[in-house]
Amino acid sequence: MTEVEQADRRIQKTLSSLQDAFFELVLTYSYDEIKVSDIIKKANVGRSTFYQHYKSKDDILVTSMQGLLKVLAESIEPEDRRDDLLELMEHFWQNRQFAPRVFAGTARRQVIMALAESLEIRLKKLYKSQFISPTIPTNLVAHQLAEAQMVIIIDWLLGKGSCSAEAMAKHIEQTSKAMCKALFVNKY
Amino acid sequence: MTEVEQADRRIQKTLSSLQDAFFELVLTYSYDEIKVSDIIKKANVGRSTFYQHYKSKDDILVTSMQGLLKVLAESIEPEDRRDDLLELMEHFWQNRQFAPRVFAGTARRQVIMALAESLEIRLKKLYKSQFISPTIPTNLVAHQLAEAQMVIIIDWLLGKGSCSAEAMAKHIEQTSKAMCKALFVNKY
DNA sequence: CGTATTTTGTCCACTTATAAACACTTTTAG
DNA sequence: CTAAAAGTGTTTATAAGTGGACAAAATACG
Repeated sequence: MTEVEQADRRIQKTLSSLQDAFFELVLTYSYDEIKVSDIIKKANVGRSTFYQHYKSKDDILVTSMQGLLKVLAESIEPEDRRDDLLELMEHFWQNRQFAPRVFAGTARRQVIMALAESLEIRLKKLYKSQFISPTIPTNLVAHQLAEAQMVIIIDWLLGKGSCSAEAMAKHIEQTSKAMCKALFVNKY
Repeated sequence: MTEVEQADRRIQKTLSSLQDAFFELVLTYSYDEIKVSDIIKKANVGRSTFYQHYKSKDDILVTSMQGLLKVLAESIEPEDRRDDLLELMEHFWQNRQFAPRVFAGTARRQVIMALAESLEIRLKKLYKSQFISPTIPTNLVAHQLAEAQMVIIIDWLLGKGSCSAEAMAKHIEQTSKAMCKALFVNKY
């Protein structure tokens, strides 16, 4: 019930300018060859304005994917997330044109690390709620999960093996939850 | 050769937002029913921002037409302006859809007064260059000229009589210069 | 290899845009 | 006719965007 703080109109404009510019650039150039200078030039904002909102080029990438990664991270929780996952997979599939440019170079690692971070938070919550202390460090497990989730999605998007978005959603739901349950096997 | 002062990037964005919003509104609504509030809402800028750039709704109208009116005002000068006038008439004709909404209500008067003001400046220069002092007050003559120029253009745009843009350009060139020469008839 | 060039990230003083509050006028409706 | 609503235009303190300068890091290249 927290009052949602409306961002200043200028911030909204600046952020959408930057996001739009970034997406447009990714349509044409690979992530690695895009410079911050290109983004601010296309967005028509000052350099200092960019750094007021993002730490780096990686940051704008990760930030713009955070909504998507959240869905993946939540899939380890006991609740049913099939609908969200299906929607996500369909979105990925529709925008698979981006995949070669986004998941080729350094961006791949950035995205996975961001996902791992998001997963780690949720893992810790799960441990807490189950009154269990982890035997393997949580950050390692989070990274493992993140790689497992992303690698198959990336392979799928790059056309290394074809199946439906439904199948992918179901597979990720099942494997994620299974891996996670295994962590708490002692509990039972 | 004066260094052209580049406006701040924010000003450019704000002005084009406001101009764009204004034009879009004129496409749908008549000038008189458009509120300042509508313009700033569509442009997505704050109220105080609007008034930082324009005195009123009339001001944004007149400002956005000033480039066009300049061509008309200059047509009283001895120099050949046929090309500029032709271009202007073709522009008017292409955008004649605006005419009923722009030249119907109070806007008509605003535009004519702005044109008169522009004409008055040029008239005074002409008097000065000819070493003649006006017998009829310059503002009256300017208003007369403005009405003469605009009324035929408006009638034309509203479809009250049809002819080519070329014919209109030629007619305005001739009549404007003729009226103006008549002011200096004693000189010869 | 090293040096030249590009790009990054940070800083600053300054300008602009902002929301909110306000008195005022015009329009709308009851 | 008159109360309410909508719109205008101004004023404030504050937050955001600006360019320019800069050192440091990354990259290109001879």
